[in-house]
Amino acid sequence: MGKTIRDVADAAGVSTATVSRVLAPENSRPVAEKTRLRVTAAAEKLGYRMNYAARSLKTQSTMTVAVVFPELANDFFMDVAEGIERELNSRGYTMLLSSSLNSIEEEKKRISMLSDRMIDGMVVIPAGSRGEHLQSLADQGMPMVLVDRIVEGAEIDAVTSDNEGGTFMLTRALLADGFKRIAFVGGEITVSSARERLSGFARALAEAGIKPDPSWICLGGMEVEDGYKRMGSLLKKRNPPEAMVAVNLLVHLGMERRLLDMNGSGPNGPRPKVVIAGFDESRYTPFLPACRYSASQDAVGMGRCAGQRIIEKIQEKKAGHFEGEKNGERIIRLPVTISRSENGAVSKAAS
Amino acid sequence: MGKTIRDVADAAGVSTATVSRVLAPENSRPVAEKTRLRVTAAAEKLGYRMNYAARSLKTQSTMTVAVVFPELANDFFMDVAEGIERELNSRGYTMLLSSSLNSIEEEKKRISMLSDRMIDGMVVIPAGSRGEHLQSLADQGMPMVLVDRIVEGAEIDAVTSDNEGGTFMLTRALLADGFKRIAFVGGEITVSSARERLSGFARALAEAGIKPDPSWICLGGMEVEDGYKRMGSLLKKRNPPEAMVAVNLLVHLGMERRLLDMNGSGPNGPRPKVVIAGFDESRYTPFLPACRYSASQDAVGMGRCAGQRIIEKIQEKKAGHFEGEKNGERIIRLPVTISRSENGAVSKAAS
DNA sequence: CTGTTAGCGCCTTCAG
DNA sequence: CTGAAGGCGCTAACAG
Repeated sequence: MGKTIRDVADAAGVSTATVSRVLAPENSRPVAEKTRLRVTAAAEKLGYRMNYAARSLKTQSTMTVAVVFPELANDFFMDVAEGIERELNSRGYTMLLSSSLNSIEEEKKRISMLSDRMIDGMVVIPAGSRGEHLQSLADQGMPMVLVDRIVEGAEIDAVTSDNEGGTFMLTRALLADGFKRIAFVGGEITVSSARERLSGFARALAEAGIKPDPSWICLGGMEVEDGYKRMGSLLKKRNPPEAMVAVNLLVHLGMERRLLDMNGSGPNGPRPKVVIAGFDESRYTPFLPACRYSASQDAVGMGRCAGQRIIEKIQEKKAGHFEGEKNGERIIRLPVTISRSENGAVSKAAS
Repeated sequence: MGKTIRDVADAAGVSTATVSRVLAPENSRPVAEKTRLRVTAAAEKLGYRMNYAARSLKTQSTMTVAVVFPELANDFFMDVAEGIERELNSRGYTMLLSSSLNSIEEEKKRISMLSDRMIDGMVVIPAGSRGEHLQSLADQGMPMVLVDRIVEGAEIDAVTSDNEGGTFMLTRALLADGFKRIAFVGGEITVSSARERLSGFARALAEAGIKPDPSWICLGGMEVEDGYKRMGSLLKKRNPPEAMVAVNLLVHLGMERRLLDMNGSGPNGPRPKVVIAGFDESRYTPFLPACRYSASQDAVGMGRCAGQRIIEKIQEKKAGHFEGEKNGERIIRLPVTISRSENGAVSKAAS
């Protein structure tokens, strides 16, 4: 097996307590400089590596934060993960990443598995719209931060985007371009971000004195195929909309694919004249032919922010500030950037 | 603090050893059915949760596998991660995911941090082309599997794709379409996958009796901007190529963007007539106007495969099969699928 | 089949 | 400033 603190102690001619004190400067008494040097030298020479399992057993802390996302293969989530990881890493924490497979049942399982692993805290993008299971964990003292989606049945700090404002601006941009017949191709009304986006859309129309045709507000799934279907039925209508707001990138993508398929001439050919303003963007946005505006979230920033918050909470907990205060959850909303997408996107504005 | 095995033992009127035996059926002696029931009932009633740090300290195993990728926000990598996670999870393992930020220095740091965490094994997509640091960890007995890229200076099992064959087919498809003037917009020659792809390209040309113009083989960076630049200079040549093979999706994307920018008319306008065959694909591939063929890797499959391999190795190690055998690394290559991308991709063929 | 016992490697009072 | 000693929660011999 590997070297232990005992070996280092012997090699340095000191006690294990002293070694521990130089290796874990956190809550330890001072050590004489020359002793410290002897110890570090001995550790170096022996190639000593700390056994974190043992330390964790003693300190009840693992310096590990679990992250649970609905899926991994998703640009937005991964940018968030990247932000979290960077933040955690810079503070000596490690990230445990797990997918809930878009299932709330699976989310429960993963969360309980992970909390047994003695993680110090948890960051989750909820798979569903309810969060009693999250709340109960938080009540037991698990530091927790939500990202992107806010759930019912839980009062937990969260960091998300200005979904309402972003969609408002998106819609207003279409209105400013003269479009009046605008549809909303939207998501699950149970998902907070989708709900907020719908509400931004409605506010912009209201402000312009337009009452939306109810059949143009298409709620439901938020995957590629949902956008695909919706685009089909919208365009089949007697008097179809001339512009549409897409609730997210997947739906947007599905809509564009439908347009592609509506005439057999491939990405270069002509197609129905519809303009789309979509929430979220990616490197591929400039290639989406119908896309006129897009709203981009600062996903990495959200991740960093969530990383900071979770570390703060972990440290508050260690410091003994019991977190039962419950003065309501604190929701941080990051601004969203709108850009006009005409051959590579230039003009921008923040929400 | 939480309940311990001791509490359960007392509540059930048995010893801690018995409790341990019902909770860790792995290497344990049998327990009478009614005793087992008493124990599980007591554990249930007390809300007992196992302390894994303690178990790990004892068993020297954490049921955790670390995964180190060059970056997280990358479709291909995340599909691989998804595959790994599924496989690990189904066997009771947990995944620790970390990014090396595309830096070999950072990779070294992360790897040594992680190996201190008493992980049972490690899956890595190397950031660089050399793997001495990986080899030395493997030599110390760390089960390890590489994915996607094979490195110099290490003999470690790996799972990757048929890069050579895929690019061969891609190029041959262009040739079959009558193109003769074909360029290769390629990657770092130090990265094994890029090298293999170049070699598949060369073989296809050779087979057709065409000797490639050396100035049409553009090596170097593998990011979006690299493709962008290369497309520019290729088209500026006196007698430019009429078709190109892109080494990966990022380069491909950059090439397409350059085409987009070469005429101010946006994604709908006309553009130079060049056809691209690109390695890798994504949901966005159908929107790339110049894309004629794409090769898709089974990323999730690669992940699953790597997950299986690492678990096997972990178990071999536990079973005492010391892994110094060194009968050369075993490289598993998954086939690649070529598809013709004309308005949504249909025809396919496996390598 | 079950209980007793001795640590796994580290941290942390309590003495010195 | 440093050493000795106990124990975190669990498992794995070894007895019974």
